[in-house]
Amino acid sequence: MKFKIHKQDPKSSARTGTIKTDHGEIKTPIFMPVGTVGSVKGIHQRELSEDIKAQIILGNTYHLYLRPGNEVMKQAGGLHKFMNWDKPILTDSGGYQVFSLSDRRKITQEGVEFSSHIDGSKHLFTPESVVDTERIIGADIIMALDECAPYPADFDYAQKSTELTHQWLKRGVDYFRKTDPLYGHKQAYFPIVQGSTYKDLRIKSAEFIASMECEGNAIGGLSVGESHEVMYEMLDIVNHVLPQDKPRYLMGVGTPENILEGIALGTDMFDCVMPTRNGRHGVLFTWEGTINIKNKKWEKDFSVLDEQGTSYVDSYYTKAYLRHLVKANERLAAQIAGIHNLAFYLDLVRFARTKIEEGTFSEWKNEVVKKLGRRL
RNA sequence: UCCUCCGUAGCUCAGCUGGUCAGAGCGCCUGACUGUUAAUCAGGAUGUCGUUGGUUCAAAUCCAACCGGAGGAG
Repeated sequence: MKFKIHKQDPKSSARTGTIKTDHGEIKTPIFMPVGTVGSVKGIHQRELSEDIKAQIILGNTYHLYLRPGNEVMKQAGGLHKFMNWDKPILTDSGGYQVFSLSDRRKITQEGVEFSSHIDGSKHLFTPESVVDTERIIGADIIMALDECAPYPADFDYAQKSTELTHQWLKRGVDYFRKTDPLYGHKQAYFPIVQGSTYKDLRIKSAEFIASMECEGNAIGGLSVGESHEVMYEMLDIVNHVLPQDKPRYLMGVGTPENILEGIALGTDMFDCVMPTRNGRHGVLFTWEGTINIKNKKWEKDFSVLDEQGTSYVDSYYTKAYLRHLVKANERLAAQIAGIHNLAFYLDLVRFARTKIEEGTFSEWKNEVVKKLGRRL
């Protein structure tokens, strides 16, 4: 993997760049659709590629390890072949599941013991075993096992948790460097900054993560309940410590506004379930603000879905029709809304790149953010 | 003509040994959702309990008549 910065915004930390992988280039800043179990929910790979123009998508190690499991994944020749997606893939390690499935796991120095949410069976994830599984899945970028601490976390807990994540990271990096990819393409290993909402911890963590000299770095443990102000503050602090010449990935974020602010603070990569999940639940993101298509006000609105939208669904379907589909609980609703929202997110970062290249990002961002937060 | 059963929220119904009995599910309206245990979750509105009388301190609940519906017997 290679990262090259093209242009730095004069008034913010925003920058454009290119990540080169063996499965093609990624233009940054980028948003990465989430495809947890080898599928971006409700979206065909063809739509993902042709309509949404996704450059890279996510998979999840915990979920793919449990199902279909490493045997199937290995025989399939890795996730790219299995799901027939030949562009880049990034896999999360299961660190988020340490947080979201906290009642089903036990953390030790060694790793995390999970009881499967599918059949209750017990499994041990260690920094090393996660690398093994991620080798088998074969993503271009693979994440280190971390603990995503809950919010709020008291200082003592946050400190111990961050230290544990660092110890795991050391082991994970060592193991990663001793092992080889399985399918002939290179893989990059990204460590993850933790530290909860404590500045000192965040700085120490970012310094430790930077010292590992990996090809890219991630910021985790944010957008777990803290205010946006705190999130931006932590992100700003961390991004000033993490190396300039490597991509920075803010995990799990966020709203369109979060992403633009994150870009302004020097972040290059984002992922979030929001466009797909909220889409399934009837929420559409647009340049003018957010639409809850279930609202009665759209019942007889036969205008197109989104006049400023660039995906084919935006002009192909009407608001009244999508409202009907959502209310009737039709699968097609999730597909249409998912395509629209993901295409919007990819448009959002594409515009951001253009504005950075033109040197007008900051002004543009401040104007756009005002509208993005509105409720239509 | 007679007999039986039924009439409670928009829908399907629970409550009917009289006193937190005005309820549920669905629908409707609204909100939440940030490295997906989530086509999920949460909240809200709505009723002259068929009608009219009666018994009682108190009736959706007991009695009578009537109206409407279903079934049965002739």
